[in-house]
Amino acid sequence: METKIRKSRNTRQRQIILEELAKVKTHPTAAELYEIVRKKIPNVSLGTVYRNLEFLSERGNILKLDIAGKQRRYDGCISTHYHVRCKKCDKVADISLDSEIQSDFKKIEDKTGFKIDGHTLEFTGLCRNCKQNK
Amino acid sequence: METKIRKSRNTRQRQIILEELAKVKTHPTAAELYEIVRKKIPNVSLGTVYRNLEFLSERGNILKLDIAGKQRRYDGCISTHYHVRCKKCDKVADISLDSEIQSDFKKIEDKTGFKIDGHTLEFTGLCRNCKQNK
DNA sequence: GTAAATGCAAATTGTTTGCTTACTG
DNA sequence: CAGTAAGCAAACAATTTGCATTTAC
Repeated sequence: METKIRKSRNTRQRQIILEELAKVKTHPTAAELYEIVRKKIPNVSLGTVYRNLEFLSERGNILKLDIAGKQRRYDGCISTHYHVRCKKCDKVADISLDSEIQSDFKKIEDKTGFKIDGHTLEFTGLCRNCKQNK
Repeated sequence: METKIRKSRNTRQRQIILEELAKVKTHPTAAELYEIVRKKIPNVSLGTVYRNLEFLSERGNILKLDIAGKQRRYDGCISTHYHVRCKKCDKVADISLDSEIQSDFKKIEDKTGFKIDGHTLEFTGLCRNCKQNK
């Protein structure tokens, strides 16, 4: 039941990955972030990017977005917010929404027997660009 | 702008895939459904299952659940409802919830410029079983 | 008869892992 | 210096695709 204590090190790679993810407003895939990080550390490896994204999300520093179908995306902003995803170009944008969803937790726990600890809400549609070219 | 008209055929495979998916209350992955369908059509191929699930979801007969991270799941029930997913065993259950989310569509369209056509809401946590063995 | 759909296998894509070397604390 | 993390490449897993054959209409 005890939390595993892990001695972690602050490597240049880890720092830059976190930094760069925080900078971008988009929600990059591992490969996209890899390209960004490569500009600072040319010989960084994709594996390192994956490993650090996993590490950082476990640690709660970033968010792993398992919502979009094809590829996983990552979000440097960890406060509660929701997403809109374009079905055509797959881009993801943030939205804030003061909804009553939080208060439904208890209701759902009672109904389902689950211990609820989070939720994701995703709207889908076509973004400004894609709805024109459609 | 015209809808592409597609001549489709009612193959035994397609029928059974649709039927069996409608029967199960779970939200099977392609591989799981493949095993189920194999009981009726022993030499069906996994590729056919994938192709038909794609076809049927494009046609609106079933739902493709792109919500869970690891593997895609499919849902035979297409009326609006939401999901709870266990983070440990990855099982997905339905919940009904009369929420105000629908009414937020317009608001989001205005704010984001997206043309919204759907949404998914997923709660995550531990199911009855997993929360004990944890 | 024709073209849509199947079965099979190979190809792709995204992600993880094993292992040796490098570097943080 | 101890052991975490990097780099690289190979392995894996899920899904897609190419092609010859079958089958629905």
